[in-house]
Amino acid sequence: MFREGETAGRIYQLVHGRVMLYKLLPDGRRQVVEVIGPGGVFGITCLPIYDCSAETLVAVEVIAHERAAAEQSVDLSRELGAQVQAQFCAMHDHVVLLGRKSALERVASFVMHAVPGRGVFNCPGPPRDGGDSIDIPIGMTRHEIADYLGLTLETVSRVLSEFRRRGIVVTEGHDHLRVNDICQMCRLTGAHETTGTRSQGRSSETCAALTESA
Amino acid sequence: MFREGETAGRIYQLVHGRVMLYKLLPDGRRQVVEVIGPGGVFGITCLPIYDCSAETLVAVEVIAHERAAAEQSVDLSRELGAQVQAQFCAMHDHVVLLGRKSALERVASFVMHAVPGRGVFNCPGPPRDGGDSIDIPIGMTRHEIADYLGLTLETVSRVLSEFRRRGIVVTEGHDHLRVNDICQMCRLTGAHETTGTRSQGRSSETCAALTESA
DNA sequence: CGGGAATTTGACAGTGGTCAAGTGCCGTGG
DNA sequence: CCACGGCACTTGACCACTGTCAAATTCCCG
Repeated sequence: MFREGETAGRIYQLVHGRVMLYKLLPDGRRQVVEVIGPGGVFGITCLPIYDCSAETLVAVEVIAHERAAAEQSVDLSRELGAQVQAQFCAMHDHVVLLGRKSALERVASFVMHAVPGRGVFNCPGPPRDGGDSIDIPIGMTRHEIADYLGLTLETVSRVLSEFRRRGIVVTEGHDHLRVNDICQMCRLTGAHETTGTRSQGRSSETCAALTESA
Repeated sequence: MFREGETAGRIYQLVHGRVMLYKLLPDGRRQVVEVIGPGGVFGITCLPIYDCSAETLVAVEVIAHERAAAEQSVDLSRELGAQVQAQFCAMHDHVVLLGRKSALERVASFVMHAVPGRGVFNCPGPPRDGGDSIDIPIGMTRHEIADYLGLTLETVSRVLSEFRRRGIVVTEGHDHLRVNDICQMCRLTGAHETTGTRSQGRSSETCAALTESA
């Protein structure tokens, strides 16, 4: 949709679909800095140029606001502001993932975030009534996932295979997962106590819950 | 100043000093998600509770805004909004650092960001007139730096020793660095072409320049 | 001039990256 | 409807970088 360095004329708000924001290092290394879902805002920058590139992951519907207008309108800036707060928190979580989590924890976190009624990390108890498995359309290639999680595509593939081996997930084609044991997956994210103490309560991955629900 | 999980009643704006925002995983791993300088805003969250803890690095002076008030006032939300944009970009840069840079590049980036007239990564030519060395007060322990850069304190220490060995920096006590070859340091950040092609121009670490200057 | 904490340094191990084959999925064309 | 080709993915072997654990050493402060 736009590239890092282009004149930043517009701010976009996503209605449908998913968009990925990424930055490149001069030697070609790529880091996906955000994956935007419905409601999300992108094109935000403090300079006259975009600080990262935006690419669609699927067909999308967006609302484009002229940057100047967005900063004028009170209503608009209020709405965008609320959204930005959510993304701010989501990014904090992602920084923790990149800085401190193992490959296994990163992929587990990624899968948990893709769960439809997802992100609500104060685990709403055991799975949802019964042990239903949950179907997840991934919608990103291994390469994109790797660049999002700060890994290589080989490592992502290996971890998914490990989940498969443990019976936590089942693959259905390359971009569909079926999660059999959501609780186990949740535990592997590293974001929750696994030791005896029960109902400890507070989760650090707080805001993720609101990122796409707003 | 406040802890992750506490009721988020206020938004703070820093006047003097430096504040560090961090999150903890249940097993004790810590990740510093932002280091806020003068002008910076913190306490932003999309939930009724803070999503991370805030701790001062030095004595600070802050302006505290009631959260409700900040969202009402047009002027205030406009000012904070501008600041948030800058921090948004800075965080994008930091995500790239955490996801894709080597230990050496991370520490080099950290040092460059600490340079007074810093962050301006479109290298304003060679050093500043002559080869003056630049003095940098670090103001963080190795442990804090490590938790910011997603490394261990030993690795940070080793990299700084390596810089010393190469003659790029000189240590003056534990929290003062003298950078002799700022250009070399800049090159080691990984954010710039090192191959022949001259004045390529565009840097990806764009917004860092404005983070603290605003 | 001590005492304790922060830092440095060393030895070693493990996670994840790199390189190189395989294998499977899917769309195209026969 | 089936064969083919290409790309995405998986798997394996190996290795480098960074983490871990354990001393030394330095610095800072009383």
